[in-house]
Amino acid sequence: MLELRLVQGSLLKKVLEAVKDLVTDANFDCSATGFSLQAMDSSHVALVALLLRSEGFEHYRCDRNISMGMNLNNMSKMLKCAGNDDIITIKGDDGSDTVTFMFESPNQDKIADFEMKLMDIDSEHLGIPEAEYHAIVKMPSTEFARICKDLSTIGDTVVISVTKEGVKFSTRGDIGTANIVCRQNTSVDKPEEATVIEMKEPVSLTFALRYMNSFTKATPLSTTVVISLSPELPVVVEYKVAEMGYVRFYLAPKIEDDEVDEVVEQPSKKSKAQPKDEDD
Amino acid sequence: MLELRLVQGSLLKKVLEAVKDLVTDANFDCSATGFSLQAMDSSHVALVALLLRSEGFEHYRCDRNISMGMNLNNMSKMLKCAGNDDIITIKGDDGSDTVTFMFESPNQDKIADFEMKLMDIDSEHLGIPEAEYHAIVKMPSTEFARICKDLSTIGDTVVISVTKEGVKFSTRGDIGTANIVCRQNTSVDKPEEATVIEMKEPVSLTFALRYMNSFTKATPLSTTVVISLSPELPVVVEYKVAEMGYVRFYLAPKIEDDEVDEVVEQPSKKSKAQPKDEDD
DNA sequence: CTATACACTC
DNA sequence: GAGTGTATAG
Repeated sequence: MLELRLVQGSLLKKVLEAVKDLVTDANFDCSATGFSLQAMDSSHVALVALLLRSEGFEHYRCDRNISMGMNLNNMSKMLKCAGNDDIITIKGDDGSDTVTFMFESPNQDKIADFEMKLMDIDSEHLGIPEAEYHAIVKMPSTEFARICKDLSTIGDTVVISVTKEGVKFSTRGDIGTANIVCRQNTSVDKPEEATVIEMKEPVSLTFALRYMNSFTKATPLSTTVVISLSPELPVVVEYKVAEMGYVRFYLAPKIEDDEVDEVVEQPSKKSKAQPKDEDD
Repeated sequence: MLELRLVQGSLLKKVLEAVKDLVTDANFDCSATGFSLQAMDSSHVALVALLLRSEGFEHYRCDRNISMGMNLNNMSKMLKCAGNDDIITIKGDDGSDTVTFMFESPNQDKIADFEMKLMDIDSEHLGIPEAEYHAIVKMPSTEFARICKDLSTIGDTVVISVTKEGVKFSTRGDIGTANIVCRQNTSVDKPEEATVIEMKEPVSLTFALRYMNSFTKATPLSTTVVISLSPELPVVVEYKVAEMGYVRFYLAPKIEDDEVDEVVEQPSKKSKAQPKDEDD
């Protein structure tokens, strides 16, 4: 038996908007720890990891670990039927092949329940090893989204270079080149407007902008984004989910040597990594 | 000779937005009582009835009953040329095969007149018999619109069930099922936010969501909608036009017995009905 | 947060 | 015409 009551239902709506473009089907894993998901994108290049910790729910009952395969598009359709300040409850029964989403309006006048068929999805649950990162950049999520969108009008890939002074996003395309430098800047009015760079060593890596732009669908989840970089390792783009956990996107860097044009995206290494701070 | 001056011209604009998706051509009937229209939708499934009472006009002159056939799309095009706070005057001459719409800006700085060709439309003026309804639901029009829109992402038909406790909207589709229950609720800040159920007997009827969603185009006309239901009778979905009358939509229920899948929409009964309260 | 309006796109 | 996103007002 499973019953997860989330007062701030809009968080779940935003989580689905954040991942459904990248992943079509996925298993949601429910345990005492929380509600989580891990999946590769359909072209098997990027990886999404979601965690909503049990403490973040108003009521969290999960009698035993359970994995529920869902079509994220269909799930998103149903969640769109919830109001933004509705309370969302996820219900499941152990034997059942369905999951129920219940939406309660704040004043309790409207109660909706949506039942969705589950699906069998075989997912290799990938272990994501811990890793030390050469550089960790925290910046406003809207700024990062704007940069990725702007650069993708010029080129297909972005080179992210971090030095003590700042982080540089560069691209090159038919019509020209672009470089956007964000200086470290902690003296801002609000902490969420700060750009903070934690750097052990300079690092410069190349990524496909197409995926970066998918990742920025998570922008509404958090005012800030944390980007963790190390040579040879997949970048981690993390959006915190308020008081509950995170959505993390992993993407392997492109092999940059010898000016290889348009390498087909591929996970250049099997190694996956995880930002050092477990959360928050 | 015909001259109808409507100070709140935006009402006429909204009326046309409300019905033009459903009905392409229709006769407007003008009499001492008011300005009215009655027409089946193009697929002959739903019926629209409009009444704007003469008392609602600042000036109302109609020497003798007249029926003017108009293409609602063209009429809507012309009305879109009126400002939202323009005064609209409808003018016609007995012999003429045109109608003139005059738009006056509030400060009288701008006066426009649009002349539109009339058309010959043979319409059986359907008598709509009075009827007693088992249940009459009044609810916020935006909420009803939201429910119809949400449910149509899941299924094609909606089952509307009324009990003393509330009204339930249900659907079923490939990806799952949905039920939305709105409780009777009169203790709200504003009367237009109330959900009020007048019920003689419980009732449960099935309708095509496609038409319901067309009906909700009338939402801007009124903050509330009144839904009148009886077994075997067409549902009446009514939007009041402030101080003037109403737009009513009639739709026959689908035959629900034996789990008939996807019955082609058809007026299951010739009987049409009319909500008990003549207006207000 | 909702609603409205407007612009833009398909 | 419908939907999307944005902006802004309540």
